[in-house]
Amino acid sequence: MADREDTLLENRAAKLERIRAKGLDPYPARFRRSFDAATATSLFEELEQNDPPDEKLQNVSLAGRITSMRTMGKAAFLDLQDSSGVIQALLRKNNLEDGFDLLKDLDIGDHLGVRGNLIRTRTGQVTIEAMELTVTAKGMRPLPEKWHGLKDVETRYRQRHLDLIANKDEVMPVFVLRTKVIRGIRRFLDDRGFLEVDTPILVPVAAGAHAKPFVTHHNALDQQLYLRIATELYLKRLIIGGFDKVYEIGRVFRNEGIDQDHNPEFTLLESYEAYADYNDVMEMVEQMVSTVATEVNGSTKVSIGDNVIDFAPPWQRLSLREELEKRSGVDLESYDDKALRHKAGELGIDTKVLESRGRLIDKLLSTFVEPHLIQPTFVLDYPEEMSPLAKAKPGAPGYVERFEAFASGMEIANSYSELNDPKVQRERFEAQEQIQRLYQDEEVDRQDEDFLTAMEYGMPPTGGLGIGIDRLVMLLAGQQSIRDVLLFPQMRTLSSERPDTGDEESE
RNA sequence: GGGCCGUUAGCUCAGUCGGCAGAGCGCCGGACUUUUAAUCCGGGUGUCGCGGGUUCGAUCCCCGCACGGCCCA
Repeated sequence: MADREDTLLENRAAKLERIRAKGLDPYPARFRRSFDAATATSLFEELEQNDPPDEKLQNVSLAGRITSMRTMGKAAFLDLQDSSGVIQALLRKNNLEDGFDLLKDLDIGDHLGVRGNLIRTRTGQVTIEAMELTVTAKGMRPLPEKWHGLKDVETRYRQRHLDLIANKDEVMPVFVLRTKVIRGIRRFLDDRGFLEVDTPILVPVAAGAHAKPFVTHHNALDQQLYLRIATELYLKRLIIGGFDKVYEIGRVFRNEGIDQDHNPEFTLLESYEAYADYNDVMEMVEQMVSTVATEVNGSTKVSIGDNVIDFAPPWQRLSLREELEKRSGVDLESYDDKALRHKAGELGIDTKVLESRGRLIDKLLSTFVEPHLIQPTFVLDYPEEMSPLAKAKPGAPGYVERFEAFASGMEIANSYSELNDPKVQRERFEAQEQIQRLYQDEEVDRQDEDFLTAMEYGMPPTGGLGIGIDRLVMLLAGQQSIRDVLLFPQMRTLSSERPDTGDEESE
């Protein structure tokens, strides 16, 4: 069946056939470039004064995607784009003779190779004057319009290649920055003597965080497996095994909703350092984030929304209990579980679903405290029931040595002095299972017997850390949605594309 | 899960208080040998997201659904 879009595709198909009819290969295996667009321009500017003309500027080959065509009869200007930038090509019938006819079969979006001489045009633009054209790949679909770009966010996320082409100047730098952030974190940790490791993604027990896992199945083992929700317990086993400083930057998977700062798979940094505690980790986080911010942005300051956030250390340190009381009027010590639920309800928290004390405190925190934490802030010392893997804080019964870091009203890091008493660890896991039974909460931490056994061999005092890389990149890139720092954010598959439905009209 | 908003040409968007569907860019044809969103002349290319309903008549009104966005939980 023919819809109107086919007219555009048919035009392109006809051009493709005409190219073939000329004896040209529209998809050649290779094309040797002398240099990329940016190098060509800078080299020309460096050598153009030479007399006689420098031979480095003569008979060069450049290539790129055609992003604009300005034709005027027996001459034409094309813009060729590559990842370095754009270079203009001048096509003149005098120079190309019969080859000039190829112009009729070129479209915006095609990849074109040009051999010729670098010149400066009458209006001063560095340009390659073409002596020979080579189609390097014919495009069969029209590109989004150049002036307004591609705005439809759904198309931008579903067809990121179009977003990158049409909105190159806005989109590419974000992903370049993302890579630089990760590279910077690696360098920072490597320089401090950390060892980067890889631990399993397919795991028999999804433990180490409060989250629902994705379930999968291994056929040969005939065993249910989960996609990891954290790397914590494996990394601690490496600490037990004698590596003193380890980290992993990897994807974790949490089976939960999608919104501006949640994607079901995301990149998590976790690090563990023997003989460190959460105070040491706090200093490391300040150093790491401010160092990386300076590397990628040239400054510890970044604008996001209406705020300017400054990652320069030291960051503010607040007690969770004091800050919660200040912002919501709730002093945790004055409320038992039942009273706390009642109080939370009064404060407008939805308590219809029966929630554990830990989750109630979490909700109070995210409602009353988090939104105020615009500048980088550490919130210290969490209630034990929210933190089954953290070590008790001496002199503060019921509290553990844990911090979370916030910036721009969003959690970016989580850290503890790691619990290393195997008996206490087992009790904490059992308390979590109790919570699960009582509240049918699928997002509690799970007991990992192998991990408990490992801890019984002795784990040194350890400071652990988790940082959501995507969120950190959001902050450093000034982006307000996690989808804008993920190349391919999770989207619902369109029904016409689902393999199990088919779009035949038969029933 | 709830509420609100969006879905119209390849892209960006108007529009019809229910009566043959519009613009710019792109595209097609023509002119043009240094352009810069080139310019000039001619051409509108469409299942108005999908399925029902109301109506003489629905892109518009009503109901449902899909996808997306924002807000809330």
